[in-house]
Amino acid sequence: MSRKHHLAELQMAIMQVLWDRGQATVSEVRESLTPRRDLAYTTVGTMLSKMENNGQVEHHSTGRVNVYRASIGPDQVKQSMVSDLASRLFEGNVTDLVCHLLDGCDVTRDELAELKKLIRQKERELKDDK
Amino acid sequence: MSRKHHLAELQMAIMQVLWDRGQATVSEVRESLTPRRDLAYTTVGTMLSKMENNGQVEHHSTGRVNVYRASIGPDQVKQSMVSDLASRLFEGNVTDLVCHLLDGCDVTRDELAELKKLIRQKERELKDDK
DNA sequence: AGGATCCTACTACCGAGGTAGGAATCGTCA
DNA sequence: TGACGATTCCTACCTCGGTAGTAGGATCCT
Repeated sequence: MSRKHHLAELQMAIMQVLWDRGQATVSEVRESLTPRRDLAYTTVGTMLSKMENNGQVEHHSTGRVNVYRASIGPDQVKQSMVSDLASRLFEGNVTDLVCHLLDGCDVTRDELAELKKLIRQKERELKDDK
Repeated sequence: MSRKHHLAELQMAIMQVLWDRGQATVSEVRESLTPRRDLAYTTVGTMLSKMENNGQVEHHSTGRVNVYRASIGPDQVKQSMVSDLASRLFEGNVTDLVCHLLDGCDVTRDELAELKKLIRQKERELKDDK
């Protein structure tokens, strides 16, 4: 399992729309994308059907209109992309990744606090599993 | 600056070799890649010169032989790829990313401890900058 | 009914990553 | 000197993301 759910730029944007709305027609997707991206109607349509080929989305026809929805969840994708990056860049070493993350982005005090909470929680989980 | 230092699969592997050895000829790169990848000599050469076009590596000729070395550092690349992913997947929210990271990979107690230390250190830095 | 609209399906094209073959070149060794 | 092996350079090809045009069917407006 755990296929290579790798999504490129535009594909990611489209999935986001689909996840947000549950389902959408081509024009709805297109609307949601503008004005960040000003794409031709056909561009979105084409991308969607390519993505259907890849198993990332699926559609059913309502009357004349194709309604698309995501066939994989956001967590699935995010998780696989993150751990993919982790293994590609840091041989799976999580700490290293976070280290670069903290240096690269501007982290706020709040986020740090959030992180600490997360770690504590994870520690508890580890103890429980044992 | 800080351009999109995005590296694909093979490119990453090649860079890794270059970073490890400082510099290398085409055949040295090729050797280091096998047996994980069994590539033709020319494949590596082609990739290298494409990468030179992208400004990722540079070469100088010693006698007949081209010696390549990376023109960007590992930290530069890693940092830009990580923060790129963060912004693409989580609108820059670091906590979210780490959250998925912890769920997706198997984290050890040691790594968690390491993480906590990292965060504490980062907190200190934030205070100092202020 | 006739035109304007909307939509899908099909086709095309570009650039980049990835892969490799062939030709030309040069150093070396028998 | 001539064959051999290592190397570079050029070209080609495939796949995929991204972008869009065209054709033709359905729908709607008046």
